[in-house]
Amino acid sequence: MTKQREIILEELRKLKTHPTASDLYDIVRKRLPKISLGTVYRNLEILAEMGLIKKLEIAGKEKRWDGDISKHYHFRCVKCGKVEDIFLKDEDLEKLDSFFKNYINDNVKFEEMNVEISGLCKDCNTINN
Amino acid sequence: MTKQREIILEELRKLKTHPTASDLYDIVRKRLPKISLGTVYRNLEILAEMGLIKKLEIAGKEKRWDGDISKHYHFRCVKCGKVEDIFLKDEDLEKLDSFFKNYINDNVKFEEMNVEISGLCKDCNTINN
DNA sequence: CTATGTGCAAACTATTTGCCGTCTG
DNA sequence: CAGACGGCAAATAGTTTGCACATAG
Repeated sequence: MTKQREIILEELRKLKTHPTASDLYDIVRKRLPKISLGTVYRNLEILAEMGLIKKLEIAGKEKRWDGDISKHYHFRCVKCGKVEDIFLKDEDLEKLDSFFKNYINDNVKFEEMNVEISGLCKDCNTINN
Repeated sequence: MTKQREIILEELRKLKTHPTASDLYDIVRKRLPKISLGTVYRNLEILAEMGLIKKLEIAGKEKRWDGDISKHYHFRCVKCGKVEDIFLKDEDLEKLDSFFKNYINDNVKFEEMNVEISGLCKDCNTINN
C-alpha cells in the first residue's frame, strides 16, 4: 500500500460523486503534485480488485468509481452525466431481485444485479424547459 | 435517405444482437464495400435522432445500437459484453415504474427509465466454473 | 442546382502499456 | 535486495471531424 494508492482511496471515499479517473487525478494531484494519470488508472483497478472500491458498470464513455461498496443503485443523467445514488430499503431490494429473477433465470445465470436508471436530472430538466 | 443510410437501417433491424458501430460496419460492407466507418457512425446518430433506431445507454466502452424501438430492457454480460433483451409483461412494466418512482421523484425528474441488469451470461458462467 | 451526405484521413478522448528508475517490505 | 510500483511518454481503441468531391431531391 503505497502513499499514492492510499491517497487515491482516501480521496475517493470522501466523495459522494462518482468520479472518473481524471476527476480523481485532479483531486489527488493537489496532495501529490507529481502523480501521473497512469498511476491513478492502475491503482483504481487494483483497489477494485481488492474489493475496497467499486468500478461502476455504468453507461457513458468514461468509467466511474465509487468509494461506497455497500449495495446501492444509480441514477445517471443522460445529459450531464452526473451519477446519483439510489439506496433501496432492504425489503425493496429483495422485491426487485425476485422480480427480475422471473425474467432472467431461463436465459442467464447471474452473480450480481446492477440496475441503472437513466433520465434527466433535476438541473438538466429545468434548463430544458 | 441515402443508399448507405437505408442499408444500415435495414441490416440493424435484421439483428437481434445489439451491435457496435464497427460490428455493423463489417456487415454493411458486404453490401457496400466502399462505405466508410465514419459514415456508419454518422448515420447511426442520425437514425437515432429520427427515432428509427435506439442508441443504447449501456455500460461498456463501445456504444451499442438497437433496431427494435419497442419498450424493453437489457441484460449485459460483464465478461463478454453480450447484450440480451428482457421484455417485461405490461403489468410488470407498470409495477417497476412505480417501484422506482418512489425513490426517484424527490431527487430527479425523469423522462425515461432504462434498467440495465448486468452479470454473467450462461456461457461465461459455465466457462467460469 | 444546392443542400446534404460520403470517403478518406487526420484529430481527439479515454485508457493502457513498456520502459526504466525508485521505493517498500 | 527482489519484486512491486511509479512517472513518463508512446501506443491503442473507439469515435469524431474537416475537407473536397458526389448525390438526392
